[in-house]
Amino acid sequence: MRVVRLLRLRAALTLLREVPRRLASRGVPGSRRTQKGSGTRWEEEKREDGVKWRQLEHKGPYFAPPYEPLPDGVCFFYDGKPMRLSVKAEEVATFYGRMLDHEYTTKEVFRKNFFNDWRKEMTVEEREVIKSLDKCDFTEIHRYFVDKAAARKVLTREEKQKLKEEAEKLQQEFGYCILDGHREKIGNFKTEPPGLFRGRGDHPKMGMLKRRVMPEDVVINCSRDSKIPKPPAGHQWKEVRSDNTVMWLAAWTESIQNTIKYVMLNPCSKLKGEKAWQKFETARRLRGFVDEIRSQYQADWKSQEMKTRQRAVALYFIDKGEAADTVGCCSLRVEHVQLHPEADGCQHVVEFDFLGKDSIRYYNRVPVEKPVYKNLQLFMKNKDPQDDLFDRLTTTSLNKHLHELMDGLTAKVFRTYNASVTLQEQLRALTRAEDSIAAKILSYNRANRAVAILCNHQRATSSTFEKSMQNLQTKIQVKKEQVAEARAELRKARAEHKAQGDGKSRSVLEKKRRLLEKLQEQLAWLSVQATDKEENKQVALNTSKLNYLDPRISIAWCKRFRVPVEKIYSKTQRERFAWALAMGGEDFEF
DNA sequence: ATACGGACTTAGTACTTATACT
DNA sequence: AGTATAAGTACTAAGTCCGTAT
Repeated sequence: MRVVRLLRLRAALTLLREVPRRLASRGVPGSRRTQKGSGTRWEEEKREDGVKWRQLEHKGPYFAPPYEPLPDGVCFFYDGKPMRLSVKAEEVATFYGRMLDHEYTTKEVFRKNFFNDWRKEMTVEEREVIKSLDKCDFTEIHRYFVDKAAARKVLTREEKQKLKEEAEKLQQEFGYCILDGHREKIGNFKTEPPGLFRGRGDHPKMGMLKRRVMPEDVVINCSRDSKIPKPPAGHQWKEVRSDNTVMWLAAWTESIQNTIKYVMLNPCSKLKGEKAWQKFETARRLRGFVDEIRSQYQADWKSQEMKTRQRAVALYFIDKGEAADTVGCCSLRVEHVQLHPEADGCQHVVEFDFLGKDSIRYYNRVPVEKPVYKNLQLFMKNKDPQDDLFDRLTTTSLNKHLHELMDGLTAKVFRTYNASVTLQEQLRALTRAEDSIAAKILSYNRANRAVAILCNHQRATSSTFEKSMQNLQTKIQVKKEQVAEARAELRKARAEHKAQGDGKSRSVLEKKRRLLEKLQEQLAWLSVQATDKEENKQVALNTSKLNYLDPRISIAWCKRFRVPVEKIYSKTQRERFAWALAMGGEDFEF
């Protein structure tokens, strides 16, 4: 169902993309001089290559609060009998107990991993008794946490205010650092609390215990001459170092996959902003190379060398957005594609069906050029379903090739480029200057949506969707009736004025006219909302908005069409894109 | 050549806060 | 004032890509 819908939207998008592209003029790629200067924050002197800061000072991460044992009245039962657990075992039991109503706890892998790790936390005696998860009864524990959550909801205004102030105090103390003399916001200043690992898709490690992070696990990164953060009383840092070629302030190794987690700056920080800007400048630079690159890989479809052919087809997929990246593309297996000589009235159709990032399904049927089709037939010949489609291709060799085509070019750049170009084209095609603000916003969201569909950014239909749609429809109905009523009254007032011809009846007439206008406007806005909502059901806009769309495109559009930028970007989004807002640029072209 | 680890970006969902409604 | 819903933010898993070790 969802797939079919997305397919339809994709088809529509493909049509829209055929709109002839107006040749855009723009400044020197990558040049800062092309932007309007504004204030000092984005225009400080450059650091030498690879150096991220000269001064870095912070308080270290804020640690998750220690475990609070359950009150006496809350008990765990084994095989129907109450059982008092040791603190360590109890803590892990609460991780499971609070998830009891979650689907995870029905999954065999999750249960097995949890039980296995839980037993490691038990005392010898406990391990002797607790041998089967099926005999464990966590319901009291579960109820305890449900009640606790409910209690939080009904706090008085004052109590809530107090909690808010405490959070704010914490944010002020731990949530900022000093970087090269500027106070910058940190992204994640709290260590991740212990709990049960929730992998996405059918992750083999789901349910495993994610250990509590201790100061002894944490490496601190700060400048030598800064105030070195103090570890919590009675504890030590694993290490304190001063590496100004990296952006992280603290790091630790997590216990599930043995990978490093970092404390980094918030996206609104100058450093992150500069990186994002740089990213978009690289993508803009691709504009000047993309025609050449395309004709080159098309020529390579007929190369003598198998490796070159595979690379050329892979690159075509990356460019077309059928694969997000080199890794995804290079690891495409025979079982992920199906070839149809003819489908949906098109020739040479490739059907993709595979799980991408976060186990999100990518399904698409696309007509491809004949040589691509022929090549795929060749690549699939005499292979098992599990074999690599591009067996002669590695991520390293493909990326190396990309670097030769353009400095700084990677597969990711194509995504950014295609997303931003699509937004710009769509905005051009959809926006009408004479439209109301509401209609313009709908156009913007549609353009954004086109990109999100292109990038396969999906979301689960919210459980309350049907209900809230119903509510909206009811509102529209009510508004329609109000409009009808206002129209009738206007008619009456007009007749009255015609008969009387006096000032009083004229002012009544004016008032009725204004009322009708206002109601019609409200109705228009409501129906725009309804359309937007329906189209947005299973498409997530934020990922592309935050990561792939050059904000300068949106800002220029807002200025050109007199749409307040707050209608497009929320407060934090405006902070994240402060660098772009500072540049102004009504006539920015990507 | 390949594997692996480190650093940084991207991703969907869970949770919180603001706003609309009664 | 209290509640329902929408909007916005926080969280953390899962990617990419690079450099280095094997």
